[in-house]
Amino acid sequence: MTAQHVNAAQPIVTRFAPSPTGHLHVGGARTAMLCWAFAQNMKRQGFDGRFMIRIEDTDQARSSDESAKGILDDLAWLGITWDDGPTLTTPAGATIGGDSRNVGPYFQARRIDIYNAYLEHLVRCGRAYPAFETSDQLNADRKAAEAKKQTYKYPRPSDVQLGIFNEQRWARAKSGEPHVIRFVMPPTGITVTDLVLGEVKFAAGEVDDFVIRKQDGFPTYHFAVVIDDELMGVTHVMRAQEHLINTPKHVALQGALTRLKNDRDATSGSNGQPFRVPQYAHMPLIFNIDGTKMSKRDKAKAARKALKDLLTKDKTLTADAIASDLKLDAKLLADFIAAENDSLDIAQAVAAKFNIPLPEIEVWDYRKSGYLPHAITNFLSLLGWSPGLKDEQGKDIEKFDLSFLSQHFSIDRLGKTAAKFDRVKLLSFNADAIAALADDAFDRELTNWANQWEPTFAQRLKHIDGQRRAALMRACKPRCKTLRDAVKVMDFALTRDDQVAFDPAAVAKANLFAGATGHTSVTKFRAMLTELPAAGTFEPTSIDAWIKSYAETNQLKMGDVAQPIRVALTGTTVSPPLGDVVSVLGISGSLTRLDRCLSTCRTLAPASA
RNA sequence: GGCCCCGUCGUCUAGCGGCUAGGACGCAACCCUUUCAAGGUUGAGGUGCGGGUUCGAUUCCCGCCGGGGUCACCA
Repeated sequence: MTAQHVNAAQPIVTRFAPSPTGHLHVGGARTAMLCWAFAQNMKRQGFDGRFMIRIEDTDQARSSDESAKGILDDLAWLGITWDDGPTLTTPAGATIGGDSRNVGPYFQARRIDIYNAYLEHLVRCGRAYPAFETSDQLNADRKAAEAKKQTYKYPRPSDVQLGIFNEQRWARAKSGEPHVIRFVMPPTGITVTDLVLGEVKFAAGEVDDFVIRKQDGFPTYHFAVVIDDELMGVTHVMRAQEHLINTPKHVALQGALTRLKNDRDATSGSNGQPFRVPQYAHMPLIFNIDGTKMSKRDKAKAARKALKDLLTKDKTLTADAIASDLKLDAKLLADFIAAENDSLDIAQAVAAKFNIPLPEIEVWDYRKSGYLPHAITNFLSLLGWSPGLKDEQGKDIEKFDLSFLSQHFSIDRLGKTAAKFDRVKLLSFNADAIAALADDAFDRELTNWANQWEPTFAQRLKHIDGQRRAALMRACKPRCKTLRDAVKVMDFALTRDDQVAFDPAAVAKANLFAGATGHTSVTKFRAMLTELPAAGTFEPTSIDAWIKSYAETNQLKMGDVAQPIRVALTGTTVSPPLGDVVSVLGISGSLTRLDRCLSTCRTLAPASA
């Protein structure tokens, strides 16, 4: 971003304007993050850069306060804060947001009188008019056009003319006749200047007279956006490329609008100051790895597929039985299976019941799966943007934090091509982020995560403390690509010493029956442990060294010694190195496990091999 | 279908007329190794096609093809 795009005297304002109809989508997170990065970068350059959030809740049916709160919360979790917008108090007690520029409120539903004032002004200037067709009529017309393979465009009524106030229509509207308000699209072509895509031209007549106020009295997105961006001083509109096609509408609106002396009163009249056209930057879209659009419906698809497989495989299951079991409406579930609906609630209920993994689409999903915010923001910032910098070895720099992003972000380096969301690479980033954590930081992250998402695991983890806990973190951290991985990786340590379940296949493989090599190894190992000083004062490496020397002296393969011990200690053939395992379990815990294994496995038959 | 955007390894990308087209994830092989991870080394893998412009095109122009977005009283 160069200085030519900005005016040093005015604040430079970007905004993220989510509609609160669900969780924060990863695509939305990226948009918000890059808007934030731009504003931050401006600050670093000495400008008054500001990142603003506005909640676009003009869809009365779908919006909810919980969604708005959830989106704000996800943003804060990612480490993205806003200068202007709804306030949020973080778990740490900090307050984000506020209205220091005095341009709020930041919920559009609370700005209706403003929209109405500008709407009325536009109508009086002959730039907008009430229209009385019903949705049904319009839909029928659209269908008819489609049947004739024609593109439908709303035909401007013959009594409507640009610049002429239509008193008859206004009177009908005033008398209470249901209507929408449409904008009189000017007869000129429109060129959108985009900081990413360059000049994009739209010919005259391409855009029809679109609706700016719905029948319910709420403004449409197009209208509210233009009014708010002007009144809130937004200078840089950065959004996803799917909005590019909307931009000529916004530009046309900006061309027709001037500021009112009083924003809430049409009769105050215009002060003659035209609306600004902000700088636009349309960012590339984000897709699934298969090229389909990333959408919440992917969850329904995944659940449906798994459920169908289940039903064909297990004939004792029926859809109706499942429905009553899950307290779902049988008809709705049947529709769901038949792909007649994509209910997220049903998908989640079914997934929870049958342990079906649902694709992660929203930031919330990734939180739940045990991703670190740092890994997500790092990965996301590489989708459609790159710093274009090399490290000392001449390799591309691609591991960085939000601070680096804000330092190096520029719109110039935004790409034009859509990016596919590669979950495998994200996972790799997350594994690296976890690996980079100090052991005690890992402990904190894991504990916080577990408290929120896996209370049972959190409860079990609580019983381990002190040196044993430190050993557990040290041993398991490199084996976790997500925090959730710890649930499995740490399982061996969280089971009571007298309740270890010895996996029969592992036992057989380890030759643990009396007289076999494994049994002997474990017995000797036990004897060695009893000679060790008090718990916690031994070096894990000394345990490993003993195993090695024992194997050498007895001319055994390491696997013949270590695996039986591993099974005896953990019940399975997979665990961290045995020195670490003993550190975690402690001497007495280890002895309990070894004894129990020795006695329960001695009578087992050898493997049938 | 109309309009609009896009086109470098499988994926994310570097490149802004001259490079053996670089990196990362993934993949393969090898090394390390008591299991599982991790780590190390090496390797395979790309400029969609056709025309121009130019001494020279990944890069500039045109066409084609391919992909995508959008065509709501959703945002």
